[in-house]
This record gives sequence, structure tokens and C-alpha cells, in this order.
Amino acid sequence: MENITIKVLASRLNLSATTISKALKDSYEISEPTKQRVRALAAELNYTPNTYARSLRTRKSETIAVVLPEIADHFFALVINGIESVVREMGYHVLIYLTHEDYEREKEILQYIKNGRIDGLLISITKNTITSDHIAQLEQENIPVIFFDRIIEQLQVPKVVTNDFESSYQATEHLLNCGCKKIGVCTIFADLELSKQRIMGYKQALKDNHITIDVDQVLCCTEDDKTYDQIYHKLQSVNRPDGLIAIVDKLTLPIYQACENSGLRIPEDLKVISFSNNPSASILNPSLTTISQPAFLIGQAAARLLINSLGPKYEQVQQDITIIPSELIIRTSTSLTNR
Amino acid sequence: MENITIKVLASRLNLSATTISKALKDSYEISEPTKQRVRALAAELNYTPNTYARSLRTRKSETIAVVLPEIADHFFALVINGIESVVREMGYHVLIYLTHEDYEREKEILQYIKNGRIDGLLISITKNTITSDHIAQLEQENIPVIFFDRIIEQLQVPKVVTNDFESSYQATEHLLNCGCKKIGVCTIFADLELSKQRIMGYKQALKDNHITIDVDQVLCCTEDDKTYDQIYHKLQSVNRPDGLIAIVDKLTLPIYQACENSGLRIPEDLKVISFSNNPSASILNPSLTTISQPAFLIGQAAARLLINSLGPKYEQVQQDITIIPSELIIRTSTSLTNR
DNA sequence: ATGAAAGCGCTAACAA
DNA sequence: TTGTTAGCGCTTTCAT
Repeated sequence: MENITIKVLASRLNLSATTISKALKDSYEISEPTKQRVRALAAELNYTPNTYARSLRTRKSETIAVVLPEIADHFFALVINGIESVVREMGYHVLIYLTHEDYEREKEILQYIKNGRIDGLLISITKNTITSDHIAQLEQENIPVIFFDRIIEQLQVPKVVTNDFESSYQATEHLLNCGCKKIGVCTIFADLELSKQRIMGYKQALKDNHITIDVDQVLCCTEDDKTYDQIYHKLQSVNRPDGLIAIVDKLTLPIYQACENSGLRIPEDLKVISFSNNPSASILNPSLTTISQPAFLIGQAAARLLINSLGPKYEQVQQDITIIPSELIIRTSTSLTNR
Repeated sequence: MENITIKVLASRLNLSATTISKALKDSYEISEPTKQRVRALAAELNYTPNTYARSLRTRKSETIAVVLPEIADHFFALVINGIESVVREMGYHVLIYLTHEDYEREKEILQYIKNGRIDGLLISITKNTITSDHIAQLEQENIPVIFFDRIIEQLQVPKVVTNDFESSYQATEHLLNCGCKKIGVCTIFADLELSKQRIMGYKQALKDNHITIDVDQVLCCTEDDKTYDQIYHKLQSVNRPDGLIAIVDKLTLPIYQACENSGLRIPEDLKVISFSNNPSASILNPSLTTISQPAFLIGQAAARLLINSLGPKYEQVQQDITIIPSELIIRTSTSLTNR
């Protein structure tokens, strides 16, 4: 089957390729009748321009990349929905790359992404990302980069996050209001900025309420396959908390299971709050108090920032960090109980 | 900053562009010393080939598209993981397009995807997709298409699905074994093949067990915003089921909520099974018996089929449909109760 | 209002 | 083993 190119249209209409090209872009240089003939034939033959030829010429691909750790995570899935909602209107295409928390893989991806394949990048780093050279390199190639959720603080790149510090602070105060005396916090990301912020918010809330911070109550489960054991062990110990904040949704499952298996009742023996966007939070046993992150909005904001920076160059004066607040949704897992 | 192209390398090394090109592909035509010089300089200057120039020339983009209804759905997210696991090794890139169950949008996407941007397509259709012309058109452009999960039966295109009929049959028998006398089934997809298959499996199981099929027990919630009400109403009615199979995970939430709000106890008053890949099934109240679909494997199988069909042409003799079985995971929502 | 010519960066056929 | 030439399909001067 013959490939329909601009040349084909041109020869069929006895026009030049140039004229076709201009007509299809509705250029003012072309007469209305000509435009109509061109459009008619293009439609008839179902012409679509060859992306690569165009991109080669214009140095624009109308494609962005989203690099993130995981997609089977409601938070990230919603972020992608947000990104897609913006990007689709602008006619951009989205390449997705998953790092699976593998830092080397992240570097690899950025390496073979920087060849002109994309116009811009949205990225949420792995929990192991320790340098930023691979990202800075993209900027050098004039590929704009926007961080979302998992950022590198030091890098001079626009970032979109939620109010990690404040929402954690708020969660801690909520637990205090529920009568918790010994509040713990649990994370699986030792080094991510968001984790640090959330732990800082927790500590600050304790401090402001004149409660001594017990480092023993900050549980850091860095190895996936030991997460459950660590939590179980912690909940069995003498120094077990009576309130627990999970920094990330992935901890919900092991926490609930550990309680189940050790006979601890939620919320009677342990009150739980988790950062989570999982819709099933409301039908867990018991229903889970969550800090619901504005995932969709984060995606939208990041995508908008990126697309703006793709337009007329050098308007990079946008504020460096965009903060969209999370929402505390109170459910049964932090219900008041008479003890 | 100067753009590093093959020409730059060529002039720096006093070689021709052709030689560089061949050297970088490790062609047998080029001498080892030359190759080394080329590689060294390429590495030093951090050369990466321009994708678009290459694609324009070779008519290969090393990119596939995945078109699906939704990403914030654990099943689809896992499918994407499966796809990515295969595609990454082969050095392919993945464009993601979400239809949000919008048939028109699906057509649009396929329209502007068929311009050479992609080498192949993996698709799971919307619940409203009624024709297949837009898909057949891609095939005409020599873009291979593979269906996964949500297929169009009639189309002569490779498909990857789970054993919808059998797993539903099995679920129904499980409910019968649990003592259910009046089993219902609930779907939100009237027309999807998978929905039909699952309902047929359910009916066949009843038939084989000499139970009269009551069409009233097939609940079809086609309008999103009425789903909850329909379910609630059904569970309130005189003819309410004592066992219920949810064709899709999205129904879990409204079913649980309807039971909660109407005072029906699971599993005492109603036993529930849902097609679901949601990890939180085990910590729901009560934990949910699920039919767990092999989402990751489906993604892998589909991706492999696609990539194979991208290689040497015309080996299209692969079997038309690949069926990967689901697994019934029995939990508390179908526990035996003494009534 | 239309067209000729050049070239984006690469690769493939063909020479040398 | 290396180089010359041409051209993928498009857009962009710059003429006409």
C-alpha cells in the first residue's frame, strides 16, 4: 500500500510540497480554495504527517517522558492521570519509564532518553537516587525537567510536592488528640526528601506538644522483605507505640497484618494513620484514617509547568517549588476508645 | 552547545559519516582499530544518535503504544508492569494512552498514532467500543496489534486473556459449595467479551448444578453514578442474593458499602467473590475472596507476541488467542456460616 | 499565492 | 576497509 506523504498530495493536486505543508497548517500565505482542496484530499486519503520527519526538522517531538519508580501504586497512577489530562489537550504524547527503585536503571533511562526523543521530562526519583548528575545532564541538553513528589532538594529545577511536613504534623496532632501517648512513625524510605519532611513534621508536632522524642519510635524499614518482621517485632516490644503514622501506603498491609497476627486491636491498642490514596481505605477492617495526597493535582501541576517551559524559551522564572496540600481523612483506625 | 552528530565524529576523526555509522553498529566491515577510535570519541563526547533521523530512515521507531481505559486500576497497572518487563529488555519504548472508557477518544488516539510513531500496539478496548474499523486500519498500515484482556472477538488479531468463563464457573461452584442458594452476578460492562464470558461461566455452573437461572440475579450497572444505588437496592429487595460475584474490582467498594449501610453481614448474609488484583483484599472487613487475574503474565505475553510480530515479517501463524488462568483465592467473605 | 532548493541526521546501495 | 551519493518526509528560507 502506497504511503501517503506530502509529495503524493502535491503531485495529485499539481501543487508543490511546500504549498501542501503550508495549507495543512492553515498558513495565511495560502488561498482559501487551495486550502480546501488540500484538506479535502488529505482527509480522503487519510493522510497523517510523518512524525519523525517533522521532528527531525523542527527539533520538537511533542513527546514527554514520565520516569517514576512504580506504576502499581495508586498515588503514582493518579499522578499519571493528572499528567495525561493536561498533556492530552496539548497534543503531547507520553512515554512511561519505570525504575522499580533501581538507581542504575534510572541513569540508563535518562541516558537513552536524551537523544531528542523527548521535549521534556517529569521525574520522581528512586529511593536510592543519590546523585543528580544524570538529571543535570538533561538540563544541559536543553531538556526541561520537573520533579514531582520525590525530589532532589538541591537541584535548581521546578518541583511539585505536597505539604509533607505539615500533613505529618497534623497527623501527629490528631493522634495526640485521640489520646495517644507514644506515637511512632514508620517509613521505608530513609533518604527521600518527602520521608525526611514527614518525619520532621512528626517530630515538630511532638516537640510543640512538649513530648520527648524517642528515636526508638522512628521505624525505618529499608529492606522490602523484612518490613513485615520489623513492624511485627516493634509492635510486640515493650516499647510499642499506641499510635502509628505510616509514611507510605505500602506499609498499610504489613501493619494491619502484624496487628492481626499479634492480636493488637486497631484502634483500641494501636491507632493508625497512613499516607494513602487507596480507595479501599474506607472498607478496611477497621477503615483507615489517611492522609490523602492530591496526586491528580500534582500530576496536573507538574505537567503544566513542563509544558509551559516548552514554549517560548527562557521564561524560567517560575517559582521553584509548588506545594499542594494533602487532606487528613479521619476514619475508624483512629477512633476514640475508652481505655 | 554544539550538537554531537555523526558528522561531528566523522570530521574529528577524518572519517566519513558512513564509517562512523557502521563502526557504532559494530559492523564487520570496519576494522577493529577504527571501531575503537570511534567508540572512544563517541563516549567522550557523549554522543547519542538522533532517534528521529534514524527512525525516518529505517522506518522503525522502537516504540510501542499501550492503549487502555484506565491506569488507576491495579489490574491494568500490573499489566503495564508485565509489558514493561519484556519491552525494556528489547530496548523498546512505551507510549501510554488512556481512553477513560471513551470510545471516541480511542478512535482519536489510534488516528494520530498511525503515522509511524509506533511499531506496534497493545490495546484493551473501552467498554463502549462497538466497531473495530479504527483498529483494522492500523493493521492495514502494517502496524501489528495485540489485544489484551478486553478484546474484540471477531477481529483476526492475536489476543491475550484470562480464562474468564472457567474462573467464573469455578467461583459460582465455590459459592454453591458454601451453601448459597441464590447466587447473583454483577457487572458494569454490558458488552465486553470478558463480561459475557464471565456471566456465561456463572450461568453454566448453575445449569450444571440444576439450578434455574434467574435473570433477575444478573445485575448490570452501566452508569457509574448509579452503581451504588442499584446494588443497594438489589440487596434490599425480597429477591436478594445470598452470594454475589463481582465481575470487576470496581464493584467491591459499593458492594461492601451497601452491605454496611443496609446491615447485611458478609459472609453471614451475603457471600462475596470479586475479580480483583487489589492487594488490600486480604485486609478488608471481612477479607475478600478474589479471582486473581494473572495481570503481569498477561502483560508479558502480549508484549512478547507483539515484539515477535515486529521481527521478520509474515510469521503471523501464532495462535490467535492466549489464555492464562486466573486463581481463586478463598478468604473470609465466603466463609461457611451456620444458618 | 505558490514554488525551488536546501537540509535536519541518519543509513543503505554502491563504488573504490 | 572506507567513502560517495542519495534520500527518508518534512519545513524553512528565499525567490517568483
